[in-house]
Amino acid sequence: MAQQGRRRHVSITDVAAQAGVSITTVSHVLSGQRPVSAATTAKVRQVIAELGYEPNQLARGLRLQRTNTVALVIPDITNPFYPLIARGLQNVLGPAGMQVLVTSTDADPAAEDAAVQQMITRRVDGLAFAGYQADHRRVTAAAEVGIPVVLLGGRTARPGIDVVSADDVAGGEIATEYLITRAYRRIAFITGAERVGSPANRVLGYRHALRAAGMPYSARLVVREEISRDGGARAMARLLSLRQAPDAVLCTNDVTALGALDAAKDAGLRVPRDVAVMGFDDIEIAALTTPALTTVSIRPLEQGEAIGRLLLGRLDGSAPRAAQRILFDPAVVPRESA
Amino acid sequence: MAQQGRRRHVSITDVAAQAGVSITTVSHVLSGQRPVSAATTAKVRQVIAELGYEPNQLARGLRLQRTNTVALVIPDITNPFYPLIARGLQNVLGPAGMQVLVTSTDADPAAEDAAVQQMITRRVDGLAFAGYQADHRRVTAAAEVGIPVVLLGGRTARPGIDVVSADDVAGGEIATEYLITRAYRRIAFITGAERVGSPANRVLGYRHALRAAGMPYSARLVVREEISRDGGARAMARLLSLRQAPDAVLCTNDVTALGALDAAKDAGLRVPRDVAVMGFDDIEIAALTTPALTTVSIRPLEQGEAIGRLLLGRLDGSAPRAAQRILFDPAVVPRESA
DNA sequence: CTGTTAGCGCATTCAG
DNA sequence: CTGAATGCGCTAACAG
Repeated sequence: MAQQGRRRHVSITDVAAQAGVSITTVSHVLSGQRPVSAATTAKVRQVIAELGYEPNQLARGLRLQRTNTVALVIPDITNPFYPLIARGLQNVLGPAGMQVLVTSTDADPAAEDAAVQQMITRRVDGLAFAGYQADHRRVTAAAEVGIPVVLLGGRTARPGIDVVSADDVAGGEIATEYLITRAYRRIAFITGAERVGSPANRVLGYRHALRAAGMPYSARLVVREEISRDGGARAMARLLSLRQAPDAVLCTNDVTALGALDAAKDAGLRVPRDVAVMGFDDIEIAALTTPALTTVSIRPLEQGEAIGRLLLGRLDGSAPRAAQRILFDPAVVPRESA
Repeated sequence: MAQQGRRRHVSITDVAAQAGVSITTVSHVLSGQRPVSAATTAKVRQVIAELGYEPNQLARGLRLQRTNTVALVIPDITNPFYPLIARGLQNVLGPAGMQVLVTSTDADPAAEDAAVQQMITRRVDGLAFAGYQADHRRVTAAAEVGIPVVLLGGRTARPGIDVVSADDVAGGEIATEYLITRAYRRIAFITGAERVGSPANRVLGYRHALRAAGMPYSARLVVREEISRDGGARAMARLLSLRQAPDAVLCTNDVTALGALDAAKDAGLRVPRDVAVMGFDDIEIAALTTPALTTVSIRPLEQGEAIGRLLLGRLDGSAPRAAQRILFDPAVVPRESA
């Protein structure tokens, strides 16, 4: 009955006793931090194998003040954008012996707060945080206590905190310009409730582009909703019921755009003939919808890798003092929906 | 410069000193394990707030022999099936104060091995493992050392190890029966390389259904490939080049089916008129392809939650001694591709 | 080349 | 109602 095997974890003391040496010696054959004779090394290794000894990282962490763990706090692991971030992170952290602790917060401020606190409590070596709220006291607290933090998404830089993001303002601009070029004249934007972060910056780019094109900006064409497929559908429904409905709708991300597509379909409208829909992120699913979703690519896997590199740089001290801000150039991916 | 703020984490000792009490007392106001006078309680709480004290979970874990962490070892977080598992897990574990450590292994045996070892080393309280290989020595090792393990996917039960899975044999059967009902007569199967686990069981169900229908089974119609979109495309290409090509293709999962769809398109074939394609898992994307993918639903979110409940049950000792095996009934989701 | 010891931060037994 | 002391498992001075 393996499950009952309370056969206690074997400790370094057990190994030392069995091998007839001190725990120091065992520690050193493991770490190579100081020379150990071939004979003892062999003996110790043999005992380790026999006993199936696995060093306790908790103890090691307590002693070394380092957990080899990085936290990834995101809105929703179920949004295909984030698994790519997670994968990119692991791709660079894994080879360095680090692991990733993931938490989904549904962008709920209280949940974000709790998650970050949990992570501090666990003494993670680094924190990657993607949130949509303006004020991150807990995140600041993490940074202040010496945990390297990198913010994911285009919020304004904070002193001493690195940021990895798509260039959201530019993204909003090129997306809008693309639509303008395609002769759309009444362009709406579906975004999140918060006035900061990636969604807000994308809206900013959208406004820039409108202004540059000499087109009017109308606040009622910017609808703020929960960032999810359902939220996108609700927002779209609202836009379609406007007396002056838009002829094109830009969505803060692809998941939201999916919902917009749902709503257009429900309303019996054809995309893009009746309304154009455009997303953001270029998740895999975007290429497979009907019509295929025109969107903006922001290379999430590479963003995840960049986060990992930033964190490693902070940890080994090889990074410059100043906060870094890595922006990924967005690119329109023209498909069928706009 | 927050990032530089090496302002050491404050410890229970700091709090005790500042509050003019012993660490024992601080510990007890936090745990409520024994009565503390209202006055001291207030004082201690105040100091905790002032100093921003966060108990160190590493130390607590070392002392308590419990980390409140569960490992999730999966092939690929980028496959939309697994984020749902992860989410389900977190849904039940989160309220219990536990966190999830995720690792993608690409189904590589060496990586799986390393991941599980890492997890043992970190003294996770539980391990959820989804792998495609037959032999999991390291997983067995984890169970033997007292870590509750639950296997995800339909491999044969092991003594004392819980399993959560879709009923893969049944799934293979109903999928095949569905195709037979729709008058397909030459049904192929694209699966993974390993001869165990979910993919193998699905093939088993497929064979059962063929036999029950009095239809011949042909080994050359079962192609083993890497389980990925590209792998699915390669396998499909191979099947289509057969002198006697199949009129329907069952894929071990939706991601693979996506690849099969790609290959059919490349070959200029129409689905389902020229070849039918059917997947497994019912990931979100399946409803959005053109043609929409007919597939088998296996409720991943609920599977993740079941895993969480199983693990919690083992941890609080409320679970029965015997290994449990929770099977989720699969259901065909008819759409357009078959 | 090897061993003794202190201490990382905390929960808990034992003793007031 | 409160404290002192021990040990969880490990690394790194310090001392041969």
